[in-house]
Amino acid sequence: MPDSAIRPRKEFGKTIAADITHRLREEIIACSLAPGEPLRFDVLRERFGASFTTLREALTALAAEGLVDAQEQRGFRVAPVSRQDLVEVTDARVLIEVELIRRSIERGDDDWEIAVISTLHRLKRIEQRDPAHPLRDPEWKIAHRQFHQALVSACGSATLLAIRAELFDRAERYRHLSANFRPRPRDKAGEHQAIMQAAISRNADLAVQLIEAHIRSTFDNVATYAGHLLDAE
Amino acid sequence: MPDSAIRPRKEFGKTIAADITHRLREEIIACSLAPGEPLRFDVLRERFGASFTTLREALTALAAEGLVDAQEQRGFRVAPVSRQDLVEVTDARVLIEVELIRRSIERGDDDWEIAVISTLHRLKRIEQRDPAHPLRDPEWKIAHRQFHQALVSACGSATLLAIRAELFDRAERYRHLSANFRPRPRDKAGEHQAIMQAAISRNADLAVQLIEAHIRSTFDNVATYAGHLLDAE
DNA sequence: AACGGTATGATTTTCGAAAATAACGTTTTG
DNA sequence: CAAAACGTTATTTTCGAAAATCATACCGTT
Repeated sequence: MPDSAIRPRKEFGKTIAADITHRLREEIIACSLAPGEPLRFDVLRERFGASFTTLREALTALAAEGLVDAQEQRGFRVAPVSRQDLVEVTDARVLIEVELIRRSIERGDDDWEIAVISTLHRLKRIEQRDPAHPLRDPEWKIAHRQFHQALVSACGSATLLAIRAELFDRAERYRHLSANFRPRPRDKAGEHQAIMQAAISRNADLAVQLIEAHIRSTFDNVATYAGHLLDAE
Repeated sequence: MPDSAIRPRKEFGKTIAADITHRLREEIIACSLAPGEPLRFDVLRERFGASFTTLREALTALAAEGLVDAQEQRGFRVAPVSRQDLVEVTDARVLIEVELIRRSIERGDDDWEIAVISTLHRLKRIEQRDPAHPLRDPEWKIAHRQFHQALVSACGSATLLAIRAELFDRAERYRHLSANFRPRPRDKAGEHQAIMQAAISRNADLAVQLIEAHIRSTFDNVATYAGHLLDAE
């Protein structure tokens, strides 16, 4: 089909605004738009090829997610980072993710087990291929996200899953922040494997303990290697 | 003399979009915009006196809060209600509010105690004045919200407070839904008093137990008196 | 009558101009 | 000289027209 040769400006069935929201979110999480950076319409218009109002809609949506900071009558900027915010995000993630893991282990069926195992498998494959800088690899990022998503997917609450997803995004931005300064990525492969095994064997207490350690070690990592960025602002 | 000469169209320093967002949120929570009702731009334009794009921005923000349902290319509608959604909201509220009460009791200082006591006092005053239909009284609603807000305000996490506030709004919509069918409002005054006393005396376990019962009794109430509305859609 | 395609009207979505507001540098005043 | 008042520029915010998309009714064919 030669349709794909003429690349459509946006995905079928989606609005431009939703598309821009998605692209902006990615760039903010990846820190290619730096924390605190002002988001001026002239610049965004150039970069994303959309009009004022469409951009405005996207920025408003991201403001509700906590990735953008809306200053009324004075425009938007990328949400700033801070030690306090990192503490809060870590803390909230532990509270919610721990609960969702418990529920998923309680309620997960065969499909859930298959999803957990297969997403981990894909993640490990990608890590074997290029173990150097996982966060630079978009495929690794997607696979990593999908593994953690799969773990909690059987919890039964779309509401809590949506909240969890927002917190995950905010945390991922901090991971990117520290990735540029970290000498070598810590060994997450072993942690992921252990979490998977605990989950599949329905050992809720162990899984919860491992997940909490996993999340908190991200905090330690960021605080160690990007601490200077957190207090500077 | 036209109103516009005296009353400004919007609060000072706020954008029209933010103002419309606020007004729309109120109407959705109060169910004066019914759950599931389509939100057509022509109608909204008439009702709120704003243009397409300004309304669009407001609706996008509310969609992120879970009060509006965005159907791409097919407009917006008030988020539908369902038994499942009510269960999830109740459940998530218990999880988060319980934790925040604990933290507030742990960390709350004199100002926190004063805020809890004074917001409860105002709430009781309003209830004495008109004990008939509290949910119909905007002042009661504000006072009620502020009391519950005060209880958790010392938790130390703006992130979790924002999540809590969204869940509170979504729950309040269900309260309004059942209020029209409930013969007499249950006695909340006693419950609030007991929660306050437990909090101020730093009895975390008791406060947590009372808050959970308080939240869950809202669920029971809605399920009893508005159950027919939840399954109809 | 059932089905598929097409024209028509209704509705949403996007755009760039225009209005409103803030930011900044300059002048004026105490 | 500091600080207020003004004017100018930069930027955001709002608007309504125009384009894109969806829903529906109509028509011809099988």
